[in-house]
Amino acid sequence: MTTNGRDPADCGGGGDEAGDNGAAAFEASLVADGATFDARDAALLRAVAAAGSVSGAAAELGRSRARALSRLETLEAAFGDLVQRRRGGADGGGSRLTADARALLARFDRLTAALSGTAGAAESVFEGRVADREGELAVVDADAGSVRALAVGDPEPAAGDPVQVSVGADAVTLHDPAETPPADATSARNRFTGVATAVERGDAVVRVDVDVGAGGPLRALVTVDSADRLGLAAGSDVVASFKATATRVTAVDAGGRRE
Amino acid sequence: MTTNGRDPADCGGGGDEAGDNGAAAFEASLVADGATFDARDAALLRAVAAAGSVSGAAAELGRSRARALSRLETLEAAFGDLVQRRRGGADGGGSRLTADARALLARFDRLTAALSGTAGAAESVFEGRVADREGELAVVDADAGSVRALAVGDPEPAAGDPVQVSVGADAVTLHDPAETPPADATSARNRFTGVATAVERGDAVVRVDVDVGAGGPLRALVTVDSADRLGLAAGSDVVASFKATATRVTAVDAGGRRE
DNA sequence: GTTCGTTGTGTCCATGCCGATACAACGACG
DNA sequence: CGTCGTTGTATCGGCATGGACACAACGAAC
Repeated sequence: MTTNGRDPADCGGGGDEAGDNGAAAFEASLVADGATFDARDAALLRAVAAAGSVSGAAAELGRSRARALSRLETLEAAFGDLVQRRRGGADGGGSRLTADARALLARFDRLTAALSGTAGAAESVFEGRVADREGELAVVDADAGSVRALAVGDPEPAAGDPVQVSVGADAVTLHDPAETPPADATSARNRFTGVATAVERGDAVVRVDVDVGAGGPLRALVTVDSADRLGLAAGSDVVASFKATATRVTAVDAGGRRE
Repeated sequence: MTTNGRDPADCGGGGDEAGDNGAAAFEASLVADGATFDARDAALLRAVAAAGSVSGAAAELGRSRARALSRLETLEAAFGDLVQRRRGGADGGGSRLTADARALLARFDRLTAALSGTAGAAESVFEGRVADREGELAVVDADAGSVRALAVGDPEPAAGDPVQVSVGADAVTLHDPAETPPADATSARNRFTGVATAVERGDAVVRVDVDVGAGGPLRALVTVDSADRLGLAAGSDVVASFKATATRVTAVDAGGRRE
């Protein structure tokens, strides 16, 4: 699935870098026992459900019935029975989805929706160096201050390494500065005081850029209702917070070997 | 990239449904002008940076040098100059990455890390019906109460439709019940009072299941530090919250046509 | 028993992608 | 000028994937 860097509910554009380096996209899949269930398979299952037969589904999709049946067999070897098939014509034959198939489709839809949200979310990028490592957690010294972030994956940055910390706008929570809870009372450990510089209202969501003293703005996505309750406008003082678990650290050394 | 439903920093397993329906996976890519930059392209650029030449990079990767050069030309037509090449041998020839290439790689790495986090995060699924729509926002009546969630994508559920609301554990914030901020003071609008039923400590993160009165637990991922500050243990009363913008709504009618 | 339209199985063919190979040109170095 | 190892360009062959087609078997409905 391709997004244009703009989830319908999100603000424009992917990365922060100068120049146009394309829209974020992904292909979602579920993998089991060497078989990969992808969007094409999901379309086949949906068509089977709608048409009531593999034959009708293949025709609807412009696909080979023989290949469709073969593909179903491969998927069923890995994921269990997906399509209950009965031979016979007129009203005697046909196919219907099993409960497992519906569950698989629902899970695939949720995965796709979640990945679409992630790919389409405006990201904020903190650049800095790793000051400390605690297991998967890294403390990164950035221009805006210290950022606690998850450093998982390969290669794992070590202390001193230059890194980028990325957080999606949908993971950033905004607070009224006068009523921000004490640090002990919540698990959202990264918090920055700043000024809202851009407040862009959509149908149901508001895109906010918060100047937190770093090179680029920290971007947040909040509902219209939340923005109203916070009295958000350009120039408003706000406190922006996000959980360390909602961030990701990546090394910036392009030459590093990734296996 | 395939995950086993278990981000190194996250708790076990993907969906909530019974039965094993595989690990969430994805292929990340960046798309511009009809060209798609994917993991294989990223590997090529990294190898070029490491080897200092397209020739050496192709050999290192077991790939055709002719194809590699052709692929670079295709990518450069869409993304701009990526590799500065100079003919000549011994010390006269070779290739190096441009600044645009490094920026592209960094963005691809952040996208991959973010998608990996999403794919690997333990999800909580609320099942219910759409009570109200406000643009991209849906209010869903679920067992645990009313949930405000983003309903983007196709098809968009309408009022009355049965849906699932999915939220990743990395987006769920836990609060001390005694010090939870008033609803007006924060943009995290979904909040549920519950009891921590499972607290599983990892190196740097803690996986918490919170019983909020729905069928399944609401899962949260917090840092060890945050868990300590909250005094988290099985049996603790907590307040769990997440932003509407961090959720996604999907229709559950498997037969629905998706175009 | 016949009809209808399905499933099940097997085979053939086309297409796209990628690795391999070859030749020419280049340019720093000795 | 020769060497070395790179880039640039062109072509060939193999492999995997997927559509097409054919035939047999099936089973509800009439």
